[in-house]
Amino acid sequence: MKTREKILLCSLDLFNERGERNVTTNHISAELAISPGNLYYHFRNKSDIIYELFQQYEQLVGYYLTTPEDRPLTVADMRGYLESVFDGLWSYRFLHRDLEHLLENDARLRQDYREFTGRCLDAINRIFEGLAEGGVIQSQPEELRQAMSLNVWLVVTNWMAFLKTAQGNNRQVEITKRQLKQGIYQVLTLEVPYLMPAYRGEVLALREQYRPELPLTMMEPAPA
Amino acid sequence: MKTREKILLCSLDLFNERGERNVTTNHISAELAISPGNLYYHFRNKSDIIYELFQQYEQLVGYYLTTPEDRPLTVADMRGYLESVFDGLWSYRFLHRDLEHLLENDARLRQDYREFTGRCLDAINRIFEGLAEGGVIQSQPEELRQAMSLNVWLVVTNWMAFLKTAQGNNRQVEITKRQLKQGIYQVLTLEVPYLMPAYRGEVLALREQYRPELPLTMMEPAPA
DNA sequence: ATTATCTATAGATCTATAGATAATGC
DNA sequence: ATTATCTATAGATCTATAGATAATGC
Repeated sequence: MKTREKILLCSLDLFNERGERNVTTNHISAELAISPGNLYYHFRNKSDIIYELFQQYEQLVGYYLTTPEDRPLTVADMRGYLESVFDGLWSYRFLHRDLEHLLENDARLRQDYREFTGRCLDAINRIFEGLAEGGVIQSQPEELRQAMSLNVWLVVTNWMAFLKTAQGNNRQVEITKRQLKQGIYQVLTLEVPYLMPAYRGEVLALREQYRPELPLTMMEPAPA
Repeated sequence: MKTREKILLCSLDLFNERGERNVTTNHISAELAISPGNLYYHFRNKSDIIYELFQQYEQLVGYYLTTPEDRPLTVADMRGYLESVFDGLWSYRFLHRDLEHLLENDARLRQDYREFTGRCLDAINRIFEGLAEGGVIQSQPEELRQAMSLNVWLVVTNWMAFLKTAQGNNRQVEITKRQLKQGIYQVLTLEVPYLMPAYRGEVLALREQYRPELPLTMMEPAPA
């Protein structure tokens, strides 16, 4: 593998594990056992590495969120969207963590991310339309549907942050991919009141599969 | 005013305006025109300043979220909760921005924030119960209500971050308090399907007052 | 006497580059 | 010849403290 590729992979790993803020170019080169100078030969700076990782993420999620033009959507489709989007979120989870700071320092990223958000919201909107056509959920007025899509986006993109902060005392508690996917439970909660009778049972059963194991007991004060 | 108080106020201002990450103890002392040594005489480090600001925030929100024991809740109560919570969020908006990093580096804060989240979720839950008793929204099974409360929490605490990232190209665009309160529109969107006919019109009218002016056009690519 | 403040600085990073050297591709 | 890599380092911060000095409260 080319050094350039290695730098990207290693950076992604370190960013995801420790957070972008806690990973310097020194850490990356040390982890790869190359010199800092070598890293700077391949990338102008840390921002450039991040920007390239973002582009990968953007492409991945864009691919996941394409909707078929020729047919309505099924419950299985919906599940597929949720599973794959949370997979993508997991793989690039560092991005949504220090996002504000990243955007602050990179105009390209700021612009691209804004457009990315717009495309994702449109896609969520189309998915709701498709599910309504497929008889899974009630059809809603455009205005309400857009506000719902935005709520879905907020829940999806911030579930990880919630888990981290609500997690136990231990600093080193790693969130698992399985826990991340419990966000699907929360997203489906948003749909519950709109489910059509014919599919209500099926979707509720699907939702149950993602129910968090330790619901709100994790909020209790630590044992003395 | 005592220097200690000044340090807290000035830190809060700078953190809110520039983000905690971009504000060092040097910046704070420079802004106050005191020596760094003096700042360290009053606070052991930056974490201690942040912790004290968090405690103020915790107390403020705790006060806002108390529920009356002796009567059900009205639409006016609900509006009051939303307005005051978003006010608090505004005053200490830096906290939810770099939260993960703050928690990572301060065990006290980590523990306190976890319990704070638990209390807030309980309060939201009680508010939903109160509104159901008051005939404003349908009563829901405990499980659904808890999941709904968590979604409310996610929308409330992350609306600010969304605004920042979705905001225009300019790095210096400051979010206004008014825009922050458009988050109320999103929270009320969560309640729409559960509204009882008797209050449906009233709540929908309330919601309209918070509708964002520039809905999704802000997502469009920048003009060429 | 105690409390508050300042000056000066050590020590720890981090970023990013210059310049030398090694490896590779014609 | 070009591409890749390393060594060494300048310059910029930031944190946190030691030690001196000033201000205040009995």
